[in-house]
Amino acid sequence: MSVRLGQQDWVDAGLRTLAGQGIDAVRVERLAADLKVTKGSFYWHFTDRQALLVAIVEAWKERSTLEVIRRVEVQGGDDASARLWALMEIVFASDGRLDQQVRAWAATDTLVRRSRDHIDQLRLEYVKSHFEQLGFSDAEAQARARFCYQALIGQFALGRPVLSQQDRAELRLLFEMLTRA
Amino acid sequence: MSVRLGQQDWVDAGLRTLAGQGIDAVRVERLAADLKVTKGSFYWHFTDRQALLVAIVEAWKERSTLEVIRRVEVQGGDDASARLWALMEIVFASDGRLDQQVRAWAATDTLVRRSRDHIDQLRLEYVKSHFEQLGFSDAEAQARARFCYQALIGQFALGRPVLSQQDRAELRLLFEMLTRA
DNA sequence: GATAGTCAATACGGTGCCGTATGGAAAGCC
DNA sequence: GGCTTTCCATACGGCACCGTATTGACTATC
Repeated sequence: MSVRLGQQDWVDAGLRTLAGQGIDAVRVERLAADLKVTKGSFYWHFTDRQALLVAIVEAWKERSTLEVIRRVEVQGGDDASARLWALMEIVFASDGRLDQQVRAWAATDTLVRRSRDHIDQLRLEYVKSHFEQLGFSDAEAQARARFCYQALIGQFALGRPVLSQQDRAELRLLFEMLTRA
Repeated sequence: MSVRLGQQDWVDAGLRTLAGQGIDAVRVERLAADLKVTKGSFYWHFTDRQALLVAIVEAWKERSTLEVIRRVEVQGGDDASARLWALMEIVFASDGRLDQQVRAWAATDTLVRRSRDHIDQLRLEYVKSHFEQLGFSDAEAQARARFCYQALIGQFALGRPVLSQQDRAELRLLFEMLTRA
């Protein structure tokens, strides 16, 4: 709770609101109320609301993917199979609300749509690389990566918050189905 | 283009806007402009905006699932395998924008969240029944149905409009993976 | 301690939307 | 033809939000 705010504080607040209530709830005066200031502060840090929205998308791009990949590279094991399992365990247990709201937002904003497409491409390539290392052909790896990724995004959209014990067992089944020749 | 409007016309217009731009774009005065009338008409058919929103969720519940099941029962073949493939071909080629926006909406509306959960349960049971008929155990059928369903919802969220030829090939791969013991 | 730079509060006009009140037009009924 | 019912137009007050202008307060620098 520092006394003065920076751009980052507004972006963080925006990301929180976006994740919980969608992009339309991201309003200058509401964020100001959340941050216990007035919008006089906001218009010091940003030219207008649109500038904040752009910064929010950029922040999502930065954080949504790179951080996960970094964690997997550290936490994951040696072989591709272990790393893929580590990846699935991490992402399927993560909070997908921000991701979901960004996707809903993309329906009305071409800039967001482009960012989403770009991020999806990145993530898919990353997942696909694991299947390729497991010996699958390009087409097979592509298909399996897509199903794996779609199942993840689908889980986000279903609104299941966390992984229960049963969910973990089902996830293991999914992993085995995907990695079986 | 009948001269007079009924509740259904407003609900249809609402569903269109919801699918394309999200629930927040579903505003009384905008729909009135779309329908070439004034909101004087709206408040004849509905007590307030909330009443329209409730009607929209109900319409989604009605149409989103029952119609598909009906089509599959007619169009699908005799055995469970053929019917499952028919189901997948139909739903993976369908427009998922409405479904996606309903899910985003569910984040801020408990009524919508309950409806979504209910529909998801219904659909999952329906898919699961096919895997059970294919001889899978309860747990196996549950897991495979969920994976299949999540992959569908995930595809909706990815914003892919239609099935390309390559997509169809990948979908066939998914089907075979899911139905293989 | 004066000065410049940084951040926030206040006040304002403008816009889009909600819901209401009221009047009017068209269609069905007697 | 009157009368009622159904549907729509118009006009209004209120609210939430946007962006601007202006002033105030705090911090750093010299």
